[in-house]
Amino acid sequence: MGRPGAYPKGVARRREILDRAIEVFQERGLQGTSLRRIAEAIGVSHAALLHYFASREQLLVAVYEHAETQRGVRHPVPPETAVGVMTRAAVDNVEVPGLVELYSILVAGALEAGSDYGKRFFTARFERIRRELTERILAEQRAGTVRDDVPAEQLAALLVAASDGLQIQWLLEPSIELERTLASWTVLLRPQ
Amino acid sequence: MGRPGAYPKGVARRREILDRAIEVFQERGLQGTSLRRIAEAIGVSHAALLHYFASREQLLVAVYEHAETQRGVRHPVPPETAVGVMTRAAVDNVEVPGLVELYSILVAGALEAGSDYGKRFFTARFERIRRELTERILAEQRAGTVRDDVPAEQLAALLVAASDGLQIQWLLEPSIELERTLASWTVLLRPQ
DNA sequence: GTCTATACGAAGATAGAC
DNA sequence: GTCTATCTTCGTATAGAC
Repeated sequence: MGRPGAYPKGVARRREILDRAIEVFQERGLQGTSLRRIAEAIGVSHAALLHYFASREQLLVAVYEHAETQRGVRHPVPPETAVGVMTRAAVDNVEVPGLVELYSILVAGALEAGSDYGKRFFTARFERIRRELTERILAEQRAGTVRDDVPAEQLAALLVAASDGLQIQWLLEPSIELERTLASWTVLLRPQ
Repeated sequence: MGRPGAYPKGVARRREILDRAIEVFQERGLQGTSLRRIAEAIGVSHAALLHYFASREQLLVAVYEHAETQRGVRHPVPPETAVGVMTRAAVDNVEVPGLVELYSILVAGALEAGSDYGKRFFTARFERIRRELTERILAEQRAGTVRDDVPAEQLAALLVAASDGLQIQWLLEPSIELERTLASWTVLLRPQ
């Protein structure tokens, strides 16, 4: 099908675009990360980028994925409680400059009509994260360390939602104590 | 200071701009709501809009405020629990087409450097909502209907965050049952 | 105070040549 | 695979009429 990425040179180019895009993004912010600026940093025309990414949105999603993957490599997830996993991820997120902004913009864009790619990506991402968290919570409920009078699926959705929402609140008002507030979930989930 | 809105015509114009903007927004989505399209719907030049709103962002924030105020008029908030207030607001939100998209885009934009107006607006808004919710929770804690082993301020922040985050998840995956999931907070907040 | 006309610069996207 | 050239649209700014 001739999709870029299947051949060595295409793979390298694609990676270079992402690397440069991340640099531009961290130097000039999201609004300064236009196709033209990224292309300029590489030394090609902006139209060339669209050979590897169908749109700016897809490129930015790839940037987000790339940044997230790299972080996952640095901090492999040890066996931990659901609350611990979520809290750690949230704290890690807000420590990467611009990451929450990027995530928020992309998610918001995914809600809009016409954003097929972003919608698919984040729908799948939310589903995966909720599923993983649900598994952890189920195990903890069976072990008796988490209350079981609320379905694990609902707790998972609430944990993800609270984490996303609180990162935003924290960016606007750092006095809210992100980590401590999320850690309160441990108390809320204590068995009856 | 010559701020528009002090004279009858200006007040009416300002309101008309907001009304038309909402219409355009609901018909064509957020991306289709450019200054030029709104102006076209009214029959003025797009530069005229900037006489009443300093930027597109400020206009959209005003649109959001307007929509939110109108909804508040239709559904006055009766004395209710914190969880009830939050759940009702969330359900109301997702029922207005495009409202969560608009809110999400504006909040995400407020996180970006250079967004002074949006940053101020949403910082103040979050603070106000957290404060009102904290008051409600404190009263319920004193009444013994809500657990008091987690500070009311933290519970308020978590409720707001979970509500915001879950509205987004619901838009992407309506099977998660927004209302029922948020209602689970009642169980989580039950006194020990 | 209200508004039109106009211009600027930047953006995403596309077409077609090489 | 990459380019140049171009299209269209956008937000914003300014000058000036009424």
